[in-house]
Amino acid sequence: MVAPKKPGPPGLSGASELFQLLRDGRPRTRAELADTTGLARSTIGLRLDALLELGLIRPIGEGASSGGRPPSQFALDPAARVVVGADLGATHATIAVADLSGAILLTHREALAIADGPERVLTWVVDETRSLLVEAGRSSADLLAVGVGLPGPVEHDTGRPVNPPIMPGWDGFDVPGWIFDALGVPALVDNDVNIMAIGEQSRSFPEVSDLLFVKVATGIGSGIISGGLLQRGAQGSAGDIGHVRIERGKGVACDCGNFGCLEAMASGPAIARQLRAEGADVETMSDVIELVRRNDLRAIRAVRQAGRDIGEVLTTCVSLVNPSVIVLGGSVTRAGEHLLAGVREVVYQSSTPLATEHLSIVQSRTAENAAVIGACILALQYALSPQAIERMSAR
Amino acid sequence: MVAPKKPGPPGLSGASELFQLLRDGRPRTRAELADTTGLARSTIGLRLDALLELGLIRPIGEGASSGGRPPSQFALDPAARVVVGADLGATHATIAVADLSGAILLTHREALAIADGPERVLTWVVDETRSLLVEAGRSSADLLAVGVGLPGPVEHDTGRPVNPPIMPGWDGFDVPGWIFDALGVPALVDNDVNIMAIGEQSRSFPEVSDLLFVKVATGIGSGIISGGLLQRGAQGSAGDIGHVRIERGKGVACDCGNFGCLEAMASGPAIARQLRAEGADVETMSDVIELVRRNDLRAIRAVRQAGRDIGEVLTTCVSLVNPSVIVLGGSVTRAGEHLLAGVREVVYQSSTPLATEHLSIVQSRTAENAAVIGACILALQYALSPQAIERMSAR
DNA sequence: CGACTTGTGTCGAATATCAAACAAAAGTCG
DNA sequence: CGACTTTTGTTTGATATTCGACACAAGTCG
Repeated sequence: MVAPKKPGPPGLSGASELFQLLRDGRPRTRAELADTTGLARSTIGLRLDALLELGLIRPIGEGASSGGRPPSQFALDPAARVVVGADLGATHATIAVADLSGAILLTHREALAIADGPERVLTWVVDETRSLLVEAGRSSADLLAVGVGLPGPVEHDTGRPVNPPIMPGWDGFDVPGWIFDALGVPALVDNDVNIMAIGEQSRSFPEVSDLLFVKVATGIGSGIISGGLLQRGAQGSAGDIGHVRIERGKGVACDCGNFGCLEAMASGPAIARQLRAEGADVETMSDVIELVRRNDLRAIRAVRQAGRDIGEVLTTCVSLVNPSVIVLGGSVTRAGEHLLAGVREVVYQSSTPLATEHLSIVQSRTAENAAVIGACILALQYALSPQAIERMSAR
Repeated sequence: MVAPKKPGPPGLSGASELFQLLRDGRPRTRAELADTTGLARSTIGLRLDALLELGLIRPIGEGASSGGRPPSQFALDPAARVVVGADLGATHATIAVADLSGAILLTHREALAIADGPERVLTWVVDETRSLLVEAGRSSADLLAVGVGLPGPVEHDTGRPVNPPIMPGWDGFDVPGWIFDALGVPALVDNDVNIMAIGEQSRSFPEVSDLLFVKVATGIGSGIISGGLLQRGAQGSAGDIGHVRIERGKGVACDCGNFGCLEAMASGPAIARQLRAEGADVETMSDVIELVRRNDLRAIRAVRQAGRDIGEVLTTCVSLVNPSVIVLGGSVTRAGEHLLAGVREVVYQSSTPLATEHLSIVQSRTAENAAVIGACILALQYALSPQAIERMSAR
């Protein structure tokens, strides 16, 4: 069906719908836009004027002529506004300014303990936001929204942490409210693994709509993107695979109070502990990675076994959510391909052919940046939504 | 925010948006509708006229007067049109006519082998549809859409089965195309477990947006509703938990060619097989259920163990999708509470507190009807979608 | 029983979109 | 080098839709 002559209904609210088409940054001519939207060329002209007025789009030279007058093209102006994304980890925090295309303009990373409590940590976020904006030569009026990733469960709708184990003082804290009071822009808050999933998907797999991101670091968690949407679950704790029991874990105690959790066997600290028990001189995961780099067989074996353990859980995940890509990220993945090899070994062997036929399991390509990128994308998703654009143009 | 004076943008295309509000069947007054949509009362009047014209809604007496003229109320007219839902199992088929509220008007169940191939089975569907319509006193013009559930993986977007193991001749068959040619209405096709999940959610848990439906019968599968949406995954095989390995299954061969699958240990045939091996005189799952009803300890123990096995897998599922309800259905659940008890035992013990705090695990209340109901709901979801209403009113 | 309150239908005004006509730009061809 | 072609960009009147206000209807309350 090519639009059956669209008779009666006038059309859509404002310029927001047109803008959604241009969000991808690809330049388009007016004719193209009229064609895809079904609107009259004249209407397109008016809408484009409104968007140009707002500064959200800009003319991009001319297109190729096909025998007549060459068309002028328009595209999202990435530099029109900015968003800020903050990844607040247990001991370190990263903050970044991104343009409307999601490209990171500036980053800043610093030691900062989440346990210092929301006021101090968020004050740092606000201060850094202000100074990054100055550094980027932007006024605070250019800031559209802030995305925040926290190392614990978050109720995304309200932006409040829910019983976070390692974030004393944060339980139920109104993060968006606090940030709005300080910066005057909305804040979107989510679990750190979820924003990494968003970051990885937007940066490395924009065409993939079913992706599972697994973070293996001090803890183990995952973010699920299914049908193009991040899945959060009833309490926002979807993807929490760290405390699933695995076979090999029998009898091993986990910090959570249970026994045999994946996290107690395959997380960074767990791998280090196991190697220590075997007599290796390792303190942290960094030491383990160092050993692996030096081709220490014992360390390689331990990492690979951790991969198998994770694979055991991922096998069920693959059957359940049927993703087309699994991305492994987190500090432990810096130990080279060994973790990945362990995961693949188990997943490809155990899962059903239908689910694994088109499944690829890869290492995170964005590495440490996945989280901040995801935080920025989260902010952008909100700030460039039809409703938000509508509000901007209604002003 | 209570709608900040909606200044410029005119509004929406047609009456379809108003209709979405009325889909729930609750009667509403014009004032209520104007209030929730933000449209002018006069506009509401016009829209209602259009919907009344189409026959989709009807006036429902008067509301309570609050001191002045009593308002007239309008609600969805469930009897305006009908949909048909068909649940095609391995050996039996059920078909039903439902009104727009999703209430089943007529049902018909018959022995029918899916292995007879698509032409014969779908011919039966079409013939039964026609005769049920006659029996219900409806013309075929009243039929809006058909929903179909099939016992195997289906690519929902195209309605074609994908490598179904027990459906010879169906691979890649264009089910919606065939039905459209015969009946002139669109058909929506999905996996049987998925439609059971939809049916259960719509009938028993309309307020729950994160629900996991687990069918335990000849096979074991699940349907995931997350964020109110059915999750289908990259290839449409999401929820396929039958071939996840469980601990107890070590060494037990499964039909799928692998070892230790959940289905090989906890499905109906598997339970019967295990009891036979212990010397019990059981042939089918029905025999097992009979034994359980007579309080045979061995049978009860077997069923409960199956519950534990399923629970082992569901523990991971709970961590992954964080549902607020798990519903158990399928023939094996007719063995009373024992299966449920086994599932609960394991899930509540192993999962993280955050995920289980608000989790209830219950037995299917719609029993055998979940599937046909789901098929009807699937058809309704399509037939009452804004686009479909738009098309109806554009005619 | 009358004043008041609340809901319903109609009408003109404002707005927005459409379609088509019109003007402009740039390349092609003789 | 100029006329033609092709496509783009803009303007204009027609159409449709929504809004707000007003008049009327149908109850309640004193």
